Amino acid sequence: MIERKQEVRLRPVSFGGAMRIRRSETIASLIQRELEGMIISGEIGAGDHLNEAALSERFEVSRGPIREACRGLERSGLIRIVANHGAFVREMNAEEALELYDIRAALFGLAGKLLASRVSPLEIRRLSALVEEMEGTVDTDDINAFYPLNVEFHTLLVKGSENEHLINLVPTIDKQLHLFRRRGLVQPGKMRASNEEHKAILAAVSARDAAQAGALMEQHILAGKGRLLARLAEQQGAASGT
Amino acid sequence: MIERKQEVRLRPVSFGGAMRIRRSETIASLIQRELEGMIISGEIGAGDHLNEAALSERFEVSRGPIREACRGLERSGLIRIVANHGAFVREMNAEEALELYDIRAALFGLAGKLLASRVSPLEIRRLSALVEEMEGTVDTDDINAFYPLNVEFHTLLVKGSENEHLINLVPTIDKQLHLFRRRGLVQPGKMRASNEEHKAILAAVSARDAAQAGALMEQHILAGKGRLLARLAEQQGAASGT
DNA sequence: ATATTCGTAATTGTTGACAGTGTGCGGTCC
DNA sequence: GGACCGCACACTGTCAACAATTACGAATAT
Repeated sequence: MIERKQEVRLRPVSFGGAMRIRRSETIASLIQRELEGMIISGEIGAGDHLNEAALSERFEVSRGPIREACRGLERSGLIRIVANHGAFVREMNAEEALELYDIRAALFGLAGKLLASRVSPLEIRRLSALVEEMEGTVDTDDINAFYPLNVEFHTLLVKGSENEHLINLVPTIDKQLHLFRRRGLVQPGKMRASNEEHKAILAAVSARDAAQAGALMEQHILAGKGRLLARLAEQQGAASGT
Repeated sequence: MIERKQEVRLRPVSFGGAMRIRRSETIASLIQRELEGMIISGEIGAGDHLNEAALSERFEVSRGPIREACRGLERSGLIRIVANHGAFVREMNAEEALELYDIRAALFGLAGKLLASRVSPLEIRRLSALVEEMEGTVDTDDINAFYPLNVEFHTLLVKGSENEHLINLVPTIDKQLHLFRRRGLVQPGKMRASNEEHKAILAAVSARDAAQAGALMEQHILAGKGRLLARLAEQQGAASGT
């Protein structure tokens, strides 16, 4: 009997082994994060069916934690669960993505208002530094450097709102948008225009002009929606033209 | 052994029995809705611990479905789950409620813009009818009649946006706000003012003035936030004065 | 040949038992 | 008397087996 216990200790490490170390996190939550990464990265494609038994075997855990992880993933909007049919990676069409852009714009507008009304000198300095860094990447047309800075800038803007619910909600929307397009829609040619908008936002925030900051941030996101629309029209035109 | 199987068949009906009839819905989802009702109605109070074993016994199901229902409830923001400690009905303080009001206002602003840009004559008629009905309840100062009409009016405004994500998101926020205050914050004396705002919104929507409709709907919610703030200040004043 | 039905396989839903974690109480040592 | 240690209890986390549902394909009838 004791030997059997040792067998358990020696069983293939994977997730079961990780749990021996830190019990503060549950296996289900670890798997949830793992699956989330696989979905965001595209390793599991849109519409794919998540087979509980297969995942259970892959992660070397029973189906219980898998099921709980899926329920959590449904919360993020990354999968949808149909009774007696299981979990499917959500398919995001253009229409849905445009809807999410509208919501994202409204939330960023709110973030802008809140941020401008309570921004600290430190935050202004950090935002300024990011805008300057981005300006450098614009000059060298280095979109791979621009992208993470852009994400950090936006994250900082939302965090600065100090509205915890907003800070939680925005990434949820963002993850869902990632389902539609892998990478951001910042095209090489649009980097300069984008950073000009950043400068305007920074100016309004620094001036503590809540209304202006909110309006600019909303427009900034809607500009992204516009670029998506343009791309879609372009693709459709190219498709029907061929 | 066979007898034991029969025992299972003959066990008290409850949820297990309901499932025999309609298998389209899972036990977990039924329990989730049941628990949601208990939380919203206040039968389970804020901060209360949801004991899995106790619930399992009460609903006469095993702990599996209970756990899944809880994971779903966490999604609605009605409970929070702490590893190795279980599920607790979320405690909503004033600060959090005010945060949610801001988000609700931003989302209603978006709803207003979208609604005004695509409203149909039928929708205008239905909204008008509601405003008129509410006017009647204002005259008789009948808040119990006013309340459901007010809810329906707001629901219709959001549905009219035709943004599915928005239509799903707003009730989630609303449920969380219910955790803070059982009933809406419409006070008897404020019914008339509230319906005046409804009239202005209706006018802007009818005129298909998106910007105006958005601004008015945002203000309408923020007015509710203002009333909450006033009440809180009042209570605090009364408390410190005593 | 096509549509329908039945049976089997695959998959999800549910269960009860077991393992691990956190808490509180009683005993012991200083 | 007070602080610390350990043990027992209650609870959540995980597992493997069983039940129910759905999907697929072959066989049959039209």
